[in-house]
Amino acid sequence: MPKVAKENSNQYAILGMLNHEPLTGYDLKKRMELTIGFFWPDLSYSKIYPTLKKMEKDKLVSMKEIEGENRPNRKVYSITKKGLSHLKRWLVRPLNTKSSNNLFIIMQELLLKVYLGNITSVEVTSMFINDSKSGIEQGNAMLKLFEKNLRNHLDKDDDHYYYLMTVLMGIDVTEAIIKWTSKAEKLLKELQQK
Amino acid sequence: MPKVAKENSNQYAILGMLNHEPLTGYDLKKRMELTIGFFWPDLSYSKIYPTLKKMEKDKLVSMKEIEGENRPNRKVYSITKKGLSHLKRWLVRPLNTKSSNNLFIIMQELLLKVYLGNITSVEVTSMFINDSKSGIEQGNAMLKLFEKNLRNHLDKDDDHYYYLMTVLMGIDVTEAIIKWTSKAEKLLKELQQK
DNA sequence: GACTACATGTAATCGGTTACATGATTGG
DNA sequence: CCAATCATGTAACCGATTACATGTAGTC
Repeated sequence: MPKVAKENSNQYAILGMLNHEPLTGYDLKKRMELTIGFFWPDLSYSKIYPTLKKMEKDKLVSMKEIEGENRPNRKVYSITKKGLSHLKRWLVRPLNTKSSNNLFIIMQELLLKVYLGNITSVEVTSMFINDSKSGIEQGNAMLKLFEKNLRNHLDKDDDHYYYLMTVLMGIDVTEAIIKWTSKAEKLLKELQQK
Repeated sequence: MPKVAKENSNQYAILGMLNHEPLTGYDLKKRMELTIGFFWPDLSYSKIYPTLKKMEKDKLVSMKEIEGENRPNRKVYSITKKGLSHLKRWLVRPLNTKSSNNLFIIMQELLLKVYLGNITSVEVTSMFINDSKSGIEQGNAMLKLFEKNLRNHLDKDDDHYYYLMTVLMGIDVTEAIIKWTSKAEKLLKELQQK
């Protein structure tokens, strides 16, 4: 299946990581798995190395080679000014929410933008969280309609038991996300008053 | 980004839909969006039509053409015996959980297998739910460790506020899923006693 | 008159996986 | 001694998007 809210979004994830600190392709992968791996799909080495090369060509990152004895040279990548402004432009762009109502894909993009929120501002992050909240609330309402219909026809077809299970998961997850938005808002206010 | 628990999983989603009723490519897309679209990424027409053609060549589906006046013929696809056994083999295969600890990708595959659970059995579905539950519980425990660490260092770096927000989302969502597993188990028991 | 829904598809391109290739160091 | 970790990469292939192509029927 399609994995991620497409369009080079992995490049933005990479730029976000490099904005925190310069890394080799190898370390980049490990770092991404550890920090955003629970919501962002892993990149393979065979994707990461060519991508970094391409990004270097596009001047989004710069590379410094460190000699290694008896092992391949470590190639340490840093974000460039151009790379940072490229990243910032993406970070403030509205979520790609109209193209699909897929919960998980929307969450992936939202969470990456939240993760990198300090690059933009409290205001921008807050706006994203609120926008997503209303989208998620709409999804929740629709799922509850499905639930009602399915419960009214449980006896007619065993399939409906299984459909209902997936719908219940959707309802529970959307409600968890709606509750989370309040927590996130609270943290943002705390940060603002620091 | 990568979207789905790969390896032709869209073929299984298609077979699952066609097992319920024969459909044209056009209707298949609509149906998938409506029923599994909230967790399963949408397929484009430019992917669906060639895929159906390939699946027909592989004898997983069969096609019947219905004449249309003043518009393209409707090509109605049905699942074949071979297609059904192909689907069943996949449905009982363990979740691809070791390759990554990505919450959303694991959920996609689990939900599709639950959605199509009536094709296998209550027992198989119950097993999948339980397996995922323990995986999700482990993820939840790890995220709680992250939370603790981040809260201890909130003052040191504003980034940590943003990281914490994503971790809190992970905790809330995993807990919602864990609670859901009990509801799902209850529904499965209800179905078993019918 | 403009837009949406119906209904099919192809070509070029981009995104991502799998398998392959190499070889040293560290920990059990 | 074996496995895992460090560290880079390429080639072939499969999966998916974007843009293009065509045309009718119904609704606002």
